[in-house]
Amino acid sequence: MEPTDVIMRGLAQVPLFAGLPAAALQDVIQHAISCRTEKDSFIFHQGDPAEYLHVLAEGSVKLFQVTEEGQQVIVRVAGAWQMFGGVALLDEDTYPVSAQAAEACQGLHWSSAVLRDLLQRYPLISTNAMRWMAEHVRETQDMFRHLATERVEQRLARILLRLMRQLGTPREGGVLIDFPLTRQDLAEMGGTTLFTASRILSQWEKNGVVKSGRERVTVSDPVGLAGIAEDSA
Amino acid sequence: MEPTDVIMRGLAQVPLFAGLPAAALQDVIQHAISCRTEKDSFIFHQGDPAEYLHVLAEGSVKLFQVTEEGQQVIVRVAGAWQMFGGVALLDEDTYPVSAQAAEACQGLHWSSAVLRDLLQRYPLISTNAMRWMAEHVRETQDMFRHLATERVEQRLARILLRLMRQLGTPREGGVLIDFPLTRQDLAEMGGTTLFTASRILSQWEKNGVVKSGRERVTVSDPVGLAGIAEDSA
DNA sequence: CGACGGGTTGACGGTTGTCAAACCTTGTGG
DNA sequence: CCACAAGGTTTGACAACCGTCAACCCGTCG
Repeated sequence: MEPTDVIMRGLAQVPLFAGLPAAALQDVIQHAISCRTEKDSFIFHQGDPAEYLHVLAEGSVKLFQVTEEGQQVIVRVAGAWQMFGGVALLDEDTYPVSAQAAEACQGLHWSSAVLRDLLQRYPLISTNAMRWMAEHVRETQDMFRHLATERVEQRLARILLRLMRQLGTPREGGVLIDFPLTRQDLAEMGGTTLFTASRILSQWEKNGVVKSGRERVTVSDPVGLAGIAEDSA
Repeated sequence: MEPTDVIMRGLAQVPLFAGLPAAALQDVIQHAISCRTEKDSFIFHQGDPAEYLHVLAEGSVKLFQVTEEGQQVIVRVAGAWQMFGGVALLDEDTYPVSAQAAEACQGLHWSSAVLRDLLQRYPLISTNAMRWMAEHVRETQDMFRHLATERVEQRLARILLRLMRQLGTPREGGVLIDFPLTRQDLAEMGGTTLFTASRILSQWEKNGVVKSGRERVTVSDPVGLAGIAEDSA
């Protein structure tokens, strides 16, 4: 299988390019820039002019904001064939978050200028972009609602369930979240602290809901975890 | 001044129609449906098929989600010449929030079908829509970050400052937030309870930062309030 | 008048943040 | 191959923030 073929299959899964005919996808690929990023280095910083839209072929990325006091808040995680930096579709805008490679990454990106051209030639991309952004608003609002109304344990349960769906790979005895996920990361996604996150994971481990080690979490009992997420008691 | 004239001036302020030539605006107005809504009645419900995009000419609207337990979370408030229900720009989607008139409203709306036609004829609208959605994502992420990292008092301060900018009208001795705003509403915007919100407003009133009565809040000392919002201590 | 809706205040306790200390794993360099 | 450093993790003690509930006040409206 040609590498271009792999890329085609991948890009076809990207919401922005969904439904494009093969010829158009070829065209899109022609204009892509390929790039590799080492673990822990930054792809872009919050506030930088939004020059490129990114799609990952391999690896994973953390998207976060930083508060005035330097505290991080992880807004999202992107894995293979997921898109980020969508603001680059607009002119003269800046990234609202920072993007840091959580693992070594291989990806594609397109410059703002190229995107403008693609948008003109394939109006479907424009529709797809709106749909993607709308979906994004919805997700962020849901996160806000959960943060506003639920307790830490429920929020962490939801986060693990989401990561499981997004980045999970089946293993004997559960689903591994294949992503370097520290307690600190979980805290920064859930609006809590390292210590509270650690305590909750310990308790879940006792109850057989998850198995967790250094930077890795395996969900042993997804149903049980869903129960915790919904628990109103 | 013709009423159409007022509407033109209003619509020109709506981000979705920004930059359109007068003729195009006329066209947009031609396709609008005018509508009046009584206080407290619903314009649409969360989960309804997104048929119409709305713009207010008068009045104000609360946009909120409801949790499984029936708790409300206010995501946004819209006033004159602000837009909501933007999901109607997409096909076959549903509203992610409910919209309820906080005051008697006069507004315009456009059906999904009409919008699709306008999008085709005026590509600028499509660009504007993306920009609007991107802005929306950014705001929601900021709200999330604040909720995740700040304490109730700071969050409420920020909310009042935002409402002040958005719906404030100068008065002797401060800026009145001209919107029926109960303590419960503030709680639902800030991810806290009626009681905590009430306590904090009482304290602020003692310190001369705000003046508040039944369903109304006046910010007497915006700088002081901004100080509270930023306060890291 | 009485009901109702919004607002205030107090008492209490639980969830969760803060900090200190120690443990364990991993990787590195002598 | 061992020693050490660095970073992730755990646990305990403690306190603060804030949610819960009850009681009451006040103004409005039918």
